[in-house]
Amino acid sequence: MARPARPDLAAMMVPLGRSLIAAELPILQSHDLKMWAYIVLLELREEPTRTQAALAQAIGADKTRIIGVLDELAERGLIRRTPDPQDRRARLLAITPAGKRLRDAVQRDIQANEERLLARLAPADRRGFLRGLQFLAELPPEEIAG
Amino acid sequence: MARPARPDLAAMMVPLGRSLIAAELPILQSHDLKMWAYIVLLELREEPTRTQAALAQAIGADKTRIIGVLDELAERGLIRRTPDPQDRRARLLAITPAGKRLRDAVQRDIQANEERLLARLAPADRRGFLRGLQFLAELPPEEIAG
DNA sequence: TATTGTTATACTCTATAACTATA
DNA sequence: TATAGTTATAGAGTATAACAATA
Repeated sequence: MARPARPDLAAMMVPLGRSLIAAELPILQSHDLKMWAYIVLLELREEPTRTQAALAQAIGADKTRIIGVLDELAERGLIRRTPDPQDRRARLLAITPAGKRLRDAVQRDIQANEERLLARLAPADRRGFLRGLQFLAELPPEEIAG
Repeated sequence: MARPARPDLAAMMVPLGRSLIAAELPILQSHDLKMWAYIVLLELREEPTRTQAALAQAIGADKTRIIGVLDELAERGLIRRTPDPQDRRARLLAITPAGKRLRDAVQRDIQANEERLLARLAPADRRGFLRGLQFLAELPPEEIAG
């Protein structure tokens, strides 16, 4: 068989993803935020989440893994975690104004660095890259497995 | 701050990469190949590698991590691992014809599934996506960190 | 009895340190 | 003494199992 026209997608995507994470870490650190904490703040963007288990599932984490993260975020006043009066087993999770400000500041820095990279692509490639990536990233995993 | 126009690149790339790996696993399994073994076979595509440490570095692994992988590949006759006559501390690594056949068969299956996904993109997006991804994946990590 | 959140435990992956053999 | 490879050990991250509170 001749050499394939391109490497496997995962072979390109995984190391690149790792490098992008490495680029995020110093930014997160400068805001004293762990990666999982940032992911939680992003997920709480839209509306309050009803249970911790739902939040964990939404971000692809185990429910036991985010407990410490939520502890620290709540302690710093970046989220509110209140028992649901309707069902006092559950905790209502919501981001606070301070949490929003921090989240947005971090994301601005992260995307500023990413824009620096994307600027090196030809405009048509940049557009296609982002459109393709967004489309594929929104596919459910089982559709990717085939 | 308004909602950003797009998610962070890593936030799209990392889960997508995970899904793509999940899609590879059953294919690898059907050929009785571990992920690291496949990565090694891919890296030995071009020319023999002079040392195990160099191979490990090339694929982003620790040198202690690939020893068992090389053991099994050699035992199955998919690679040759011979002491360098010039420096008998080092091991010359090369893929065998059987290794090439297996590697190519696996890659065919993997890329066939990927083509199924890429086919869902508009032609211009598909082209831009692949060109952008290939360009960014070839950047050295320190250039991505900025 | 079932579910939410929590704590305690075990497992997997990976890196670090110590060892053998060659140089 | 320095290096390639190997083996043994330790660490980080993650998942599994058991538990307390509430329904």
